[in-house]
Amino acid sequence: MEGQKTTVRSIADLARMAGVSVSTVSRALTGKGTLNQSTRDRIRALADQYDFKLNVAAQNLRLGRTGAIAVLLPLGHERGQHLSDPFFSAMLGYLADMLADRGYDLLLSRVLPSGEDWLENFVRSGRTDGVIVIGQSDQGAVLNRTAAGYRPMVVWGAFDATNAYTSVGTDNAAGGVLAAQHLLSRGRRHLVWFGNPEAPEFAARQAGFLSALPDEVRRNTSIVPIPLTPDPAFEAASAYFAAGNRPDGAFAASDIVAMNVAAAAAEHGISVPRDLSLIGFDDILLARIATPPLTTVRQDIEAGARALVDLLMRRIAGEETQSVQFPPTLVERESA
Amino acid sequence: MEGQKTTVRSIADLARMAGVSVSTVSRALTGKGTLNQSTRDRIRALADQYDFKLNVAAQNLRLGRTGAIAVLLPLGHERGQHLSDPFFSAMLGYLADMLADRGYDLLLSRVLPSGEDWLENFVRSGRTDGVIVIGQSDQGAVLNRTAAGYRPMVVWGAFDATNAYTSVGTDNAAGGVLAAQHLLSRGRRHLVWFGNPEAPEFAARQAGFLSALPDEVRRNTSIVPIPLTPDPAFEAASAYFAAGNRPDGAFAASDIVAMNVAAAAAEHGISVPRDLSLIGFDDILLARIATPPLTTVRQDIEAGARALVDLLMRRIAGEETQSVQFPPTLVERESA
DNA sequence: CTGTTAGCGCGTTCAT
DNA sequence: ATGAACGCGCTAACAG
Repeated sequence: MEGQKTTVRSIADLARMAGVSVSTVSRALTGKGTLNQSTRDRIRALADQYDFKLNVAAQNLRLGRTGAIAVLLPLGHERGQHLSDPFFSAMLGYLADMLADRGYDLLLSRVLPSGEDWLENFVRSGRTDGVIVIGQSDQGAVLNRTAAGYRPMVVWGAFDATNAYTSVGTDNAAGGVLAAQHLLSRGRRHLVWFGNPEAPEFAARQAGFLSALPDEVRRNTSIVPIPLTPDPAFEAASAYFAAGNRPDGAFAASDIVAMNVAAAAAEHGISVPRDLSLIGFDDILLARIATPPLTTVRQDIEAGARALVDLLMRRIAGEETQSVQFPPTLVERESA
Repeated sequence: MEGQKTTVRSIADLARMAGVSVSTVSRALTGKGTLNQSTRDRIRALADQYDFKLNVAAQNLRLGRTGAIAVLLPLGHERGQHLSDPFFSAMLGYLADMLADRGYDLLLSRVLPSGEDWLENFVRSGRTDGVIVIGQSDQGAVLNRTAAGYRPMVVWGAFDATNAYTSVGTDNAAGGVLAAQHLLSRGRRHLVWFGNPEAPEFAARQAGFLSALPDEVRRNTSIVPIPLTPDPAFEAASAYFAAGNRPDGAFAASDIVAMNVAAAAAEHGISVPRDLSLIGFDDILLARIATPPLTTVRQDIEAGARALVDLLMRRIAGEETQSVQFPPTLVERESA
């Protein structure tokens, strides 16, 4: 029967019990400074025995940091939008793990960009030691302005040499080229691009796609705007087919857009891939179990997350950093 | 030209500039205590002008709280497992919003349950003011033990009167009954249940399903274990059909499982819903754009998230709370 | 209505 | 190798 009536609330308690000073306990538990090995062991054993953990809030206050990294999801308009895309949740999962490995908490914040300085307000509030912004949305100007005065920030999104901030992302244009080449190699000539070109990532995918098309094909290629929100997305795709359009090849801005297109096509008796070759973008987990399994341009989410965290840590440490871009790959399944 | 050379770092700075004491500034900014209205306005204006925000870490240290709520996702085995299910990301999105509304940060933590006291260790570390556990997984015993000594905890999962903790969840058994009735009404008699019965939520769905079947049908109903991880899930479903099994009605433990089943069926030339009526569970956003659109048992995720947060707040305030259970509804689409 | 003061729990000089 | 003392930024008595 271990008598554990005493509850240890602070290093002062522990110091009293161990018959040493608070600073000795601090040194023992943090591992900093020099200390007699046996003293250190003894104090650590005592801490274990009483299940004592250093108070992170006090530690952070003293060290002038917060111990947290914010992951910001700027939502164009509607709530739930981004997180509803499996791509973002996968990214979030990796970030959570990798930040935890570095000893940081992940603060999840979904922000409705309001006005021009929501980001500046956030970073100035000092609630976190750094910020990872997922997706530029239509907030390029805001990001550039904030980056001018705030170092510990990295952004997931399209590369642009003129950006003032460090970004990590897939070479979206190259992905568009892959999609175009594949559709052409399948003999498709009457093409269509589905997506929302207002997001820079999507715009680059579209530009790459168009650039790889022969002139006569490109002239015949239509651009169909698809909103990012679930219901309107399906309706937009459906309306396109309802209007009698019958392309034979389609490139969608994301796998989710592609699945909306596939569902709308099925509704109009159009068979994928027989009547319509369909290519997505992302290679989310679901792409493989979609019906039919989706041919798609793959982004390496894990590598992206790792780069985001690495670069952020280096910026926090005061280093300069370069934006990086990963090459996408084509994953051939059955939809195209 | 506003000269904003001065940078305000603490209420002491602001107090000096305003010619008042720190406590007056504190009262002005927190809104607590009594204060002359004009003094309050003047200080607030000054704070705005210099973009000053109270230091949350210091505030929390002083108040003996952390200002954060942890959302824990116990992962059976594999990393990425839970977050890969859109059901969980939807839940997470709602929780993030609702906790933010209450002034709490959301600390995301994916934990690999190790040993028997990972939860106790976490709550004792004092890193958060409360814990929301998403899914009981196989950790019922751990939850019960922790609940005995830790109040601010709520759990998303199956209701069980013998649990020591407060849970919020869907009436899974009732959902199973809905699925059974629908399959029977479609004239299906050769049934199968797909899922992982080790999770209590899934077990309840299965039990409800079986309970609503006439004896002669139930005798013919098989249970096919489907792992929670993506690739093995598809392989398990595929192996089932490869073995020559040809049921005419199926109830899947979740929409994601259902989509795996649909993909595996398609691979074996089985048409949904012609040859096989398929019902899922959850009604994730993707259910509507699956091919064919998924008939499914709907859980109200938003209501669930709201209840989790409400109950947690009340437990933090010291109130006693009752577990709640939401009735599911059947959403009829095309797969069954 | 406002100011003074004493900590919240910790890390870190500066002594010894 | 260890201890004493100070302060990170804030809130809450307690005075006045």
